[in-house]
Amino acid sequence: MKDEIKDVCEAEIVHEDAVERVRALMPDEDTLADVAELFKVFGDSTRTRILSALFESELCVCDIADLLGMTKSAVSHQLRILRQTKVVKYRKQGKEVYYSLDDDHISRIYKMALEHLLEEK
Amino acid sequence: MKDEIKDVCEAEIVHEDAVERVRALMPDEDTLADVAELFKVFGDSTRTRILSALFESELCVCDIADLLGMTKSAVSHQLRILRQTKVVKYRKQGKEVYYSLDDDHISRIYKMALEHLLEEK
DNA sequence: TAAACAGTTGAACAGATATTCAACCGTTCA
DNA sequence: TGAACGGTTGAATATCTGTTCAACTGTTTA
Repeated sequence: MKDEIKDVCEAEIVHEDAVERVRALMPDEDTLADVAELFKVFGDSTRTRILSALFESELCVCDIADLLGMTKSAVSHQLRILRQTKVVKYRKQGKEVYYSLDDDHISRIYKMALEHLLEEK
Repeated sequence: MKDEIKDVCEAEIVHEDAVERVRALMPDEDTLADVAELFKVFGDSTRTRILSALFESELCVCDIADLLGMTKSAVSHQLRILRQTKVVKYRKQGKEVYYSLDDDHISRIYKMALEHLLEEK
């Protein structure tokens, strides 16, 4: 209260040995930011619903909108995010655009989380 | 423009066969919401940094705050979220509270995402 | 007892984000 | 050609979320 001491703990207080050991083992800031960014893409129920649908079959935007009971616009906005993060790929055929899962790793991470949740009832 | 047609596609337009097949295969709404909720927890770089630290060692709040260069308050708020979602557990010892990873599945999902990112350089 | 410290908490603020709405582009088909 | 349709996009809005700040609890120790 009297001086400018920050609310983080100072060197003499923390368990310096443990902290330094962990600091050396942790992945760098950028990698962890990427991990967070990847998970953020899955961290929205609209997107997970889209992914769970594409997990089963290739679909056009109208199909997905119907399946989710949402507007094409809302779906398209989310598909843009999934496109940008290379989670889905697409092909155009006439007026329609067909979407499907891009990466196999992605499917595995998704399946793993699903199994984890189903396991704990 | 002239009548109240919603922006979702109607039955005759969509690929009804594919849509119905996928609808039957998709997990229910609640499960998918849980999946999204689980991923959302990892979808923040502060929380992934905390997890990557706890992945290596049990630590007290001060340790984590020092490691991340953040205030104890900010860290504590995030730890509350990780506690509520059963991602971390804690034990009290005197004035200090020691946190560690709760679930083994969680570690595996985290590791999997990390490997996925490191693989694609 | 009181001071010091580890940690938590609620309110407030700022930045991020999902959906809506309207306008738009490109393709098909009459 | 132009109407109809699938799909995209930008702006606006409402909601959510992370950090800060200040106040607080509980434990240790002098």
